[in-house]
Amino acid sequence: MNASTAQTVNASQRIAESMSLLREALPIQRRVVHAGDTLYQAGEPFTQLFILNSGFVKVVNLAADGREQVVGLHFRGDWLGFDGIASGHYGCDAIAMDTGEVWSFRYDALLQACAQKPVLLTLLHEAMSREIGRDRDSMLALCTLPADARVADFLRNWAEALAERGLRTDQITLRMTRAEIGNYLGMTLETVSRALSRLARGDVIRFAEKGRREIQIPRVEALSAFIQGCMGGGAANPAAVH
Amino acid sequence: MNASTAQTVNASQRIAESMSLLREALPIQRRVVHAGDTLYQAGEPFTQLFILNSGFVKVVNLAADGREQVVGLHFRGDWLGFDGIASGHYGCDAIAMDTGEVWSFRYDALLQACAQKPVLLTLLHEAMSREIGRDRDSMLALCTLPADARVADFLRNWAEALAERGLRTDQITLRMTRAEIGNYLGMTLETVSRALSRLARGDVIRFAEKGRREIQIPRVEALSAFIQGCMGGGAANPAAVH
DNA sequence: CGATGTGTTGACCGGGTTCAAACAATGTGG
DNA sequence: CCACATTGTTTGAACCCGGTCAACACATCG
Repeated sequence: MNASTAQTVNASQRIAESMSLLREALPIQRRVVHAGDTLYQAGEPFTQLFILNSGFVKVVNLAADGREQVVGLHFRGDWLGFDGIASGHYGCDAIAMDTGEVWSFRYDALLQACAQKPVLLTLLHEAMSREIGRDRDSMLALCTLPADARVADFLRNWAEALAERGLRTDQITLRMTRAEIGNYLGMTLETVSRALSRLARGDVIRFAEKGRREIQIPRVEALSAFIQGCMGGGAANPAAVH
Repeated sequence: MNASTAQTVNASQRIAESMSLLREALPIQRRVVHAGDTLYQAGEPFTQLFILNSGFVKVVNLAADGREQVVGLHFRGDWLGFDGIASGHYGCDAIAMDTGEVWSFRYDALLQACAQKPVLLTLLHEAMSREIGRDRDSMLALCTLPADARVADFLRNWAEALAERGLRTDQITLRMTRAEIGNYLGMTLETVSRALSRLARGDVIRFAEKGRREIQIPRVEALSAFIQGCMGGGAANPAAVH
């Protein structure tokens, strides 16, 4: 077992242990959600934090003038609702993209439980810290990668998220439309479609026989190589064989 | 006194009270930094959190392949170092852009102090929450605003940051080069320069007599109007008189 | 079946990058 | 003090990536 696999196992175990810790320490409300359901909405008074036990959720930030932007994608083990702590109101909409189970609990109850079990506080802080780090990585990608590389980076992050949770990474089912992916990545749906086509043409990804939402990733490293090839390098070949 | 001013005073007081609370509850290390000094670097073991007592700091995220990106700008009262909590290592470089005083303290010491004074924990969580909210607003701006509007938004945010700290907002001194601003906003230095020129041509901003780093903002609302004018509207006039 | 939502691909255009030149501000050493 | 180098800023001109508009392909579903 290599280091990467070991880390994968650790991440998966970390999530499982975090969730059982929470379950034991707190009164937790469970809710089954389906695609389109909202966990919370911008402007609602903040009282609860959320953790995904299963499923897949997008977080949408909405500007006063109507501009809206998918600013986060979340999977099993991810916390949601942090943005409400400071202002007392949630700052974004959280919308389920698939059937799943959401756990929620009162923030004040969590703080009380943390006084008894300091490890809970560690979990909370680590989750917030990871969120900050992810957001910064998103900004880096948005600002420094061309469109094709951004799509490749998106797929790689998705595959890594699955890997961390012990799921197979060679086949992923995008539960987002091209338009949603484009919004998340700061480009149009046409550009997403073209980027995916180019990735497929270079055999970095493959489309499953049925439907264009299922994507096979034979080698995740190929995605990284493609990203490098998109940039200054010029050496590597970003599927440039027309 | 209008609501906006009241909120401004509250924010300024909040910062001052936060800092005295911390100073009383914790052994705090103070350090005077000058432009170019690093508070911490990516990869260093995480032990401390930082708060700016004065000065101005940028946070730079560095990718493995060399891409780098300014992902945060911080002023008095802002916390730094959150990204190190989860992984045990700082994820970015924090670099002073101006002379200032940085307070730092051990994270474990803070947690111990939080057990005695729960209000400290509230401060910590609010700071992390605000950071997450700011990052998401940055993503929204990066993805949905054209270059000129992004520059205007940048100036507006800067002015608001000053206002929150009780400083005058009609004149700001950018301590960043056009290249640094461009990196932060995901555009080239030439585009930043042109955007500022257009803003000045539309009298939304004015350059101080000496040097192009000092910018006067007669009316902050004009920046918001300019941003609106840049977008779909077409109604409002984004300084379009050639 | 048509209707609707989604995805792909082409042609064209425009905002922003790239390349280049000139200018401004600030130092540095003779 | 001036000559000169260095760094930052502005502006122009050409190019190109990605957006826009449009047409078509496909799937699902009533």
